Amino acid sequence: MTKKTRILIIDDHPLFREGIKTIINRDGRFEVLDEAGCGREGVEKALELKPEVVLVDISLPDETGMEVTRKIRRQLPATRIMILSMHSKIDYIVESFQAGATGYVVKESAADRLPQGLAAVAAGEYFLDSSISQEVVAKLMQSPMREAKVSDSGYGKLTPREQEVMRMLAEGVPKSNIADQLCISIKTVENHRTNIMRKLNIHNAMELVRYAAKLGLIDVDLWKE
Amino acid sequence: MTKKTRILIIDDHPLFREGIKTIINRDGRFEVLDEAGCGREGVEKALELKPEVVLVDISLPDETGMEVTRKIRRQLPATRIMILSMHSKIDYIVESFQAGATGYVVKESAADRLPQGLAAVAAGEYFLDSSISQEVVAKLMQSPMREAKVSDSGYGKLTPREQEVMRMLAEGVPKSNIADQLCISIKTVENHRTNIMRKLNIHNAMELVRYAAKLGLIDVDLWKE
DNA sequence: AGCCTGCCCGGGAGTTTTTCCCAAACCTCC
DNA sequence: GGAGGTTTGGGAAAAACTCCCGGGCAGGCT
Repeated sequence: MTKKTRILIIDDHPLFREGIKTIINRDGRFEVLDEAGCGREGVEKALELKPEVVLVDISLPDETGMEVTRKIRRQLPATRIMILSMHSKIDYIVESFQAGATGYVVKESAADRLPQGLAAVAAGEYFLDSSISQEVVAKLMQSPMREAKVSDSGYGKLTPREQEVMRMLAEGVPKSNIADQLCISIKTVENHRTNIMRKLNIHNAMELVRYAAKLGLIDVDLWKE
Repeated sequence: MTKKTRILIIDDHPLFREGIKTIINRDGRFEVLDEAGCGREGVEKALELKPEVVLVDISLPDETGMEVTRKIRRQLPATRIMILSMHSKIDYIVESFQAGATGYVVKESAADRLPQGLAAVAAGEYFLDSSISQEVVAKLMQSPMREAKVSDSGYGKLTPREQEVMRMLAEGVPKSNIADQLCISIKTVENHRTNIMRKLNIHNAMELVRYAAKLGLIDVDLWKE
C-alpha cells in the first residue's frame, strides 16, 4: 500500500476540527498531520510540514480561506487545497478556485463527502460538492465571462483606499471613526463613499451592506450569533 | 456503574455533529442517542427519545436554539439543555439561560470542555464555558436589572406599528415606499424610525440591520446567494 | 524633461435627511 | 370623563449627503 495522504487542517473551531479529524482518520487513506486555528498559523504550518492536502475553512479569524489558499499555492504549488465552506455561494466557489483551490465542500454536506473529495483532490482532480455542483456548473456555463465578471465585479474596480473605506462602512463603523482611523477628514470619507457607490451603482447604505455581504467582505453570520 | 447519560444533538452541520459525537462517545459517561439537523426535527426527536441532555446549536436553519430550548423545556422540564454557540455574546448567553438552558459552550473552546460541561449539566448544575465566564459574570453582576432588560430585549418594547416599520426599514425598503404601503406620510415613518432607534438604543441604519438580523427579522443569508 | 492620468485628500454650496420637540386624533381601560 | 399610550404629522435646527471643484502626488508615456 502507498503512503497515506498527509493533511493539514485550518479551521478556527476546535470542535469542528475534531470532527473533521475523526472523519479523516477513520479513512485509512488519510492522515491528519496537524491543525491550525487561524490563517497565519496555517500558512506557517503548511510551509513547514508540506502536506499533500490542506483543508481550509473559508472564514478564519484573521483572513479568508481564499487568501490563505493564494499564499500557500504561491509557495507550494504542488500542494492541493480543499476549501470548507458554510454556504454554497457561487462567488465564493468561483473565487476559491481562482485562488488555486482544487476542492470545495460545504459543511452541511454528509460526512462521507469529505474523504471522497479528499481522495479526488489528492489525486489532482477538481472536486465540487455534489450538493452544489449542478447549480454552480449551470451558472458557470451560463456565464463564460465569469472571470471578468468576478474580477471587475464592481468591487475590483475600487481603489485600495476605497476598498478599505468600503469594508469599514459595511461594518457599520461611524464615519467619524473611519476618519480617525485612516487619519483623514470626514469629508474625505464622504467623498470616498460617494465614489464607491457610484462605481458600484448602489444608492443607499443598505445596498452597500448587502453588496459587502455578498462579496464576503463582512460576515453577516456574526450578526446572528 | 450507572447508566450512561443519553444525549441528543441538534446542529445543522453534519460534519460538526460528527465531531461532537466523536468527542462525546470518547467519554464513557455519555452516549449519543440521535441527532437532528433543524429545530423542528430536534424537538420531535427530543419528545420521542426523552434524552437526559440535548445539545443545541444556537443558530439553526428554521429557528434559534433559544426557541428550541423553550419548546423542549416546556414539554420536558426534566431535560437539560446545553447550548452550543459560535460566539460568546452576552445577550445570547443570558437569553439562553432564560430560555431554560443549563449550559453554554462556545464552539471555539477546547474539545475537552464539552464533556466537562455535559457532566455538569447532566448533574443538574449550570455550566458556563470558562473562556467567557469571567466577562459575562462580571456583566451579569453589573446589571441586576438584566432580566427586565432582556425580556423586553428592545424589540418587544416596540409598538406593533413600530415593529412593522422596523421590519421594512431593515429590509431596506425606501421610506417613501414604506409611507405608501402603510398609507402614512414620510414624516411619520421618520418619526417611527427615530423612536425605534431610541428604544433600541441604536444610532445608525447599520446597527438597525444587525439588530434585525439578530432577531431573525430579516434573513441575511438571502443576501449571499 | 514635460505631460497626462489616476488616486488621495479636502473645501463649498445646495439639497436632503435626521433629530428633537410639539400636538392633535384616536383607542382602551379604569 | 380622564389617564395613558399609540399613531399620526408639522416645524426648525442640526447633521448628513451630493455634486463640483482644486491641489498634491505618484507613475507612465512621449
